[in-house]
Amino acid sequence: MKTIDLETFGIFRGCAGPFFDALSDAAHVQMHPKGKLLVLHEDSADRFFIIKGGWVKLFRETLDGTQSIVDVLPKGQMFGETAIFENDQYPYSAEIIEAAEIVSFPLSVLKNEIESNHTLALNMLSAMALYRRQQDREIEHRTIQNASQRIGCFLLRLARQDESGAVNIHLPYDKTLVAARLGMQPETFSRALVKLKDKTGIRIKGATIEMDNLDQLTRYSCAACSSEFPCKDLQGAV
Amino acid sequence: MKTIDLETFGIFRGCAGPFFDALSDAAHVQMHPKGKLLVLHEDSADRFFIIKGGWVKLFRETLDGTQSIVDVLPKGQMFGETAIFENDQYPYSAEIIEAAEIVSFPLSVLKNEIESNHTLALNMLSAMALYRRQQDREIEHRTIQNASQRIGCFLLRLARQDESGAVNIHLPYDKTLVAARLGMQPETFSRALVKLKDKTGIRIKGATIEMDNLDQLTRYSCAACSSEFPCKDLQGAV
DNA sequence: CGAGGGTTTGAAGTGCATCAAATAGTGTGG
DNA sequence: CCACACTATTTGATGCACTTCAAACCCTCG
Repeated sequence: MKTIDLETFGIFRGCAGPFFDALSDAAHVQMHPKGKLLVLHEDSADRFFIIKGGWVKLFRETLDGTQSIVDVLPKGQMFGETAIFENDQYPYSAEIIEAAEIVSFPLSVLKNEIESNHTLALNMLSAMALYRRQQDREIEHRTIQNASQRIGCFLLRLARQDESGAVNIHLPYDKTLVAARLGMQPETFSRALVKLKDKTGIRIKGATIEMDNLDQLTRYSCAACSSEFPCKDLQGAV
Repeated sequence: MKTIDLETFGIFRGCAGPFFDALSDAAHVQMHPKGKLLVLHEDSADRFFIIKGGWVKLFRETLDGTQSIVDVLPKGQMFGETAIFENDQYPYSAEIIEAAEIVSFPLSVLKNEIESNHTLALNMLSAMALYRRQQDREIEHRTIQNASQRIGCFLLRLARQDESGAVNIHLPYDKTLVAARLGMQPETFSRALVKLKDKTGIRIKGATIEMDNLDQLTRYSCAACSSEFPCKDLQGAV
């Protein structure tokens, strides 16, 4: 049963057929409705996941219910696999935020394989290093960027220029969730986005944002960042 | 030339003699004065470091000179080794903040070894996972803890109880640097520490802080954290 | 003793959060 | 296709936490 092309995932590059077979044989594909909690923080972990469609929110929360968003993942992303280094506990909760098709695999297969498969170990090291860069940047941004700059930086990471250099961005999920992802309140997000418009001349139409080029936005947001623009788009397994 | 017992480092556990020999043969030991910049962010990386004595500050900075502290490391810690996953560039600058004895080793030896040494790769994966937990926690704390709670959490990580359960903590470096490490201004640190004293009954005498037990501090700081106290002391390679 | 850095304190400003309410947008059933 | 219910978003008013600027204090070390 081939549910998904595992070889296209960076961390499985160069792995051999038997491993893929073992994974595929134990794969479960399932549709999950919005709001479904896939895994719980500190729960005993036995499977990891790949998102075939939809969106998933990773978060933790305190006893009083305050949430801290770890990340929001689109289709094509993998999550939960790092539990094998975390004492077999998930390091976050995962909630479906848009009806999603999720494939899951046993962590045990991964755990066994990594004991002997050096290529896989090196791939995972690269993935972890990539994630680490993301986290380092995140901490830095929350320290030295203001709300508008963080939004600008978020937009820059979404931006794909067309031939003319113009950019048309559609926010991938709710503004409320973007706000939480960036560590701010929805009200702050709304106001900071207006401020960003005033500062950089971007055009806002609901969830769509346009600009003629990235110069203004880059000048505004990247001023408060230690990385040179373009900061590599740090997409990777979480 | 055996400059340091490499086997005591978690990431080298189980590695073989020839590797240690290769490292030792190429090791440099050097004393560095306070203020010395050991490595520069995004500089081409060719060596990694172990701190035999003294303290080292890891940081990045923006064009206008604003610094973001990545970490402050005591003796026994290793740094710079992750450059092998970062395109051979250091992901931060490193400055000596207290006259330090530093041993350095060629990254090339590590890089070669990791290509074939599976144990080493697995050890590094564990180290990266540990660091990752630290970073995740750091982001969460900066999102949901206030200044006093972050200080309390910092103190808890330094705390070692004696037989009676009482705790006597000596700040390991300048309050100004602790403040920067926690992402706040020195003035804020000073005021927030007073507030923490009022809230928890800790006793402050200069750089020394005492308390009869950890209960009050835990109750105050860990309320705004998704981890259960005691959060494992996440010390590890950076 | 005196210079210099670290630390504290005070006063004022800024940015973000919070609370409250209005508005816009979306999906539902009739 | 409209009215309703519900959610997302925006706007306004206010408060609090942290920053900033300035000055005093304190400690240490030559």
